[in-house]
Amino acid sequence: MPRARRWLGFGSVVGVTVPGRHLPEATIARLPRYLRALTELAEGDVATVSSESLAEMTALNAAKVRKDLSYLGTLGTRGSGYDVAILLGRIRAELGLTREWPVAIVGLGNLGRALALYGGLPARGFKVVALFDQDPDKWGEKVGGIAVSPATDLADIVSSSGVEIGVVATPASAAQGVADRLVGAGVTAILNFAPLSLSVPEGVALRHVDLSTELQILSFYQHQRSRHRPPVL
Amino acid sequence: MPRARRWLGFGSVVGVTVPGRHLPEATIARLPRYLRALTELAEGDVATVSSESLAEMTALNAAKVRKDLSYLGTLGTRGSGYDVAILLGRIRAELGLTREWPVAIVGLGNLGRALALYGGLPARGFKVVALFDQDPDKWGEKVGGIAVSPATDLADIVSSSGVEIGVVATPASAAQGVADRLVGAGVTAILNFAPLSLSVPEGVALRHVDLSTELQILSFYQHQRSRHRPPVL
DNA sequence: GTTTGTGAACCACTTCACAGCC
DNA sequence: GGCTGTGAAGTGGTTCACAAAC
Repeated sequence: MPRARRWLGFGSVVGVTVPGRHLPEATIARLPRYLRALTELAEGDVATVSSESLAEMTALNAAKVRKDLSYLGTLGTRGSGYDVAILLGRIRAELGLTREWPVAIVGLGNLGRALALYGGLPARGFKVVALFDQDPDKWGEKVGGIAVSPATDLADIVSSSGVEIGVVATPASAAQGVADRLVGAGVTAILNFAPLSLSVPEGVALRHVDLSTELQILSFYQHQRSRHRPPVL
Repeated sequence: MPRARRWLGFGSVVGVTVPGRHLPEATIARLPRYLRALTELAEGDVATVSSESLAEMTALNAAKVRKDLSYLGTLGTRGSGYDVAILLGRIRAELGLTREWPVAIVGLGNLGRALALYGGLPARGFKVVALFDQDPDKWGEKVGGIAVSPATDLADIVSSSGVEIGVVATPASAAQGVADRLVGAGVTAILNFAPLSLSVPEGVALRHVDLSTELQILSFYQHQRSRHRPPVL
């Protein structure tokens, strides 16, 4: 089996101040949590924060916070903690949130609609610029100010509008076809809400959010609780 | 720091055929994927399946599939594979899906509504039995056949209807209060869609789904791609 | 021949614990 | 004295590779 190696990143290319490279995936997945906490602190005009209190806000532990942040460089000050504004900027930069990302949503059922109308996206630098559905009744309808287009126009619109991130909110049966079309149109990151495992070419980033899966995991712990000892998580 | 130990489960209590205990958490989180694949196979009247093809369907690898399934007991047959029906039953049982779980959803904004109307839940044994919102305009309104109740009635309704799993779909500002009330009413598993880290007493299972977080992770990889080498995931 | 089940090796991530700096 | 940054130790999870079973 080929087993493509994941990340491979490393230090800077000649003199750019990119510090400790190869962020562990687990760390990457936590950066948004730090971001949230820091945003809150910044809004409350808190100037500095210790790893201890950041840990509390994010429900992590201080050692993990320090280790994670140390991958981004030497950002703290011993004795006093981290400067909120600096850390915020550094994490934003690391996550690529200094620019706006145009996003396309495919599938305007209840979920797709909810996503299209979700105010948290624009607030965080994601701009929904295109909506698609295969149902002719929906074409032209505006959701959150954006008109719904036929799924057949996906390739044209996506490539012309520079969308690189696609959200799949179709039923399972349509999802793989949609993913293929998104990839064909140049999308290189997909967030999948359909209840199946999509397959995408290597090089396309893929994340999967599934309500039923989450509930089933909770169900496991509930069930466990009733059988043996109280679990946690 | 106390650091409560997680799971602690072990073998059977006197002669019951509970095989290899202490499922790794990572395995638990994958059981729903196997379940999905097996359900599909069963619907197509496929009688047996190899770890290899199950791996393909779930986008995992065969070794992981076998290791995971081996925790559930000796379910396969060397030379021919796994019996779909048996495996399906075993995973359902492990996940506690042989009963129906009543679920309450708190917060009927766009997302809460979408969740309440999502057909995938009843299909998988989760029954939405109560809806709550703090907006008086919504009280009495029926969503998916269930009337929306005032959030103040939460404790009464939840405890009387036997809800053990709660879904938080409120804005961030209300979420912690809602979680506290759910826990107070006896809920021991919470699925949180609000964009903040909830804190719950030890012993309450908690999972967090956050759209913005997912997009930010994708943003990281996109950004990375533009800076260095093509990543994957 | 095919495919499972599983020790052993490997790797990623977490936590500890303390030196180093403010 | 307080708090970060980080090697080292510990833990959990994945992959390998092969003997055992059909």
